[in-house]
Amino acid sequence: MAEDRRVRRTRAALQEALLSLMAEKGYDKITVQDLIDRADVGRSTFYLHFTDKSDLLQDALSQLGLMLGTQDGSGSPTARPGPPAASRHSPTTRPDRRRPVRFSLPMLLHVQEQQATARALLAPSGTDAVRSGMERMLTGVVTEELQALAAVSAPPRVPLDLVAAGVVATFMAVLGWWIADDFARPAQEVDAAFLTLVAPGIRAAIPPPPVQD
Amino acid sequence: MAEDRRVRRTRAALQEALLSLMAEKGYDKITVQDLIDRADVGRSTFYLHFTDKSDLLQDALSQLGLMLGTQDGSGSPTARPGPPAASRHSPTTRPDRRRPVRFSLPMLLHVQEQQATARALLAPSGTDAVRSGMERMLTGVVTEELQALAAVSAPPRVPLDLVAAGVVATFMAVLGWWIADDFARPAQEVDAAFLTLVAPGIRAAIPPPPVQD
DNA sequence: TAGTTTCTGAACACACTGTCCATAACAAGA
DNA sequence: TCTTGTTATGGACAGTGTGTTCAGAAACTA
Repeated sequence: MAEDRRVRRTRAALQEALLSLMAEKGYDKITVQDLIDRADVGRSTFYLHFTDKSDLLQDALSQLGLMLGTQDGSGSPTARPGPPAASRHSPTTRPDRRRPVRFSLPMLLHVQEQQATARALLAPSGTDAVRSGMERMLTGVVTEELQALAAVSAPPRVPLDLVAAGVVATFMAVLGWWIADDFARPAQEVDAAFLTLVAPGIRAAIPPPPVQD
Repeated sequence: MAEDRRVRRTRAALQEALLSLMAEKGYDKITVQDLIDRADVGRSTFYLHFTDKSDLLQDALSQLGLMLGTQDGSGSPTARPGPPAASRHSPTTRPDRRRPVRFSLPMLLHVQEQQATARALLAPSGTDAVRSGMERMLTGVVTEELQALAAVSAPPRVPLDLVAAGVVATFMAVLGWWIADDFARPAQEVDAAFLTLVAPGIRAAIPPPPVQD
């Protein structure tokens, strides 16, 4: 069942080359030549495994569990390093106005665990593909949470998808700020700041039901 | 004082080619060959005026008044179409807790005036350069407003630059949502939604002074 | 060991970039 | 109108990167 060891080694070498090069020069400036030099594999070998530079990126991302519901789940059937817990929650927990979204702290902790990788992927030198993949994933999670909240609230004053977009955008901004700050503050403090910024707006956009027992 | 007419025509043709091609295929996929074909100028002519594809983009942006405080003001000494009024305001107006930021509506109106261009530049097919240029500009404006507010408030519970980053990110998200929605709703409504999302968070992050006459 | 799969290196056609230069087209003043 | 300086032109050029192909070497599986 285990794949050929050569295959595993080649793919791993290329993925590691990608990450280390991203940390050094940024995704855009990496060439296939750079990758195969760093990974020490033949040119044809690269194209035997990946169609593209971006194909390699997709693969690396899915292995890291940073892309989750994004596109088809091709890549990691076993999900090696495990995605953040927030994405697995069932909507069984009752929504709480005090804390209208719950994804943020687990997500921050997960990112913190992978500091080096996160820095390489999400730094300004990183590519759109990463950010937008992560945004898509977060939008799914947040939309779910907001729908649960809206289900027990008065009709939203702002379209739900717009609220979700705003929340996700703010989260990405907070995340970028944290990374740029070298993870200097504890995740809990960053999470609190995020909620301070975002929660009152959510409460205003999705107001409590008018009269309820 | 007027430049050589040939120069003006060449530059205008290239800029128009850039914008129309961006609307069609997205900035990244445009090649210099595409540009000179569309503009019908010689290859060497292009490099006589611009060092680069991105150089042309910078020039086009400054002509459009979309980049404002960004970098040096090289390009439009006369500022043809006029930047949004928000960037010109003196900090003479007293900050108002009810409406902690004022930049949004003028900015939305300005974007709406240039619908076609805005769509080409800010659509997902657009480039990072545009978005990040606009973000930088907005961050300056927002920071100024928040500082004015903080000057008459209790110490902020969240670092001011983080608040600014969050506000700008939300605004960009709202703007993207509006554009994707084909400007279907009036700017005033979009502005109201933006403020609903953002204002309560700002008030929470920058609380009123404890005891004041 | 034999048989299969994967890796390799080199060569190839192709696309895009930026530079260069001799010549042609143009603008503006005498 | 003629002259002078500036700008545009097309084509050729070297340089870099991409993605493909192929025959032989190497590594793996059983």
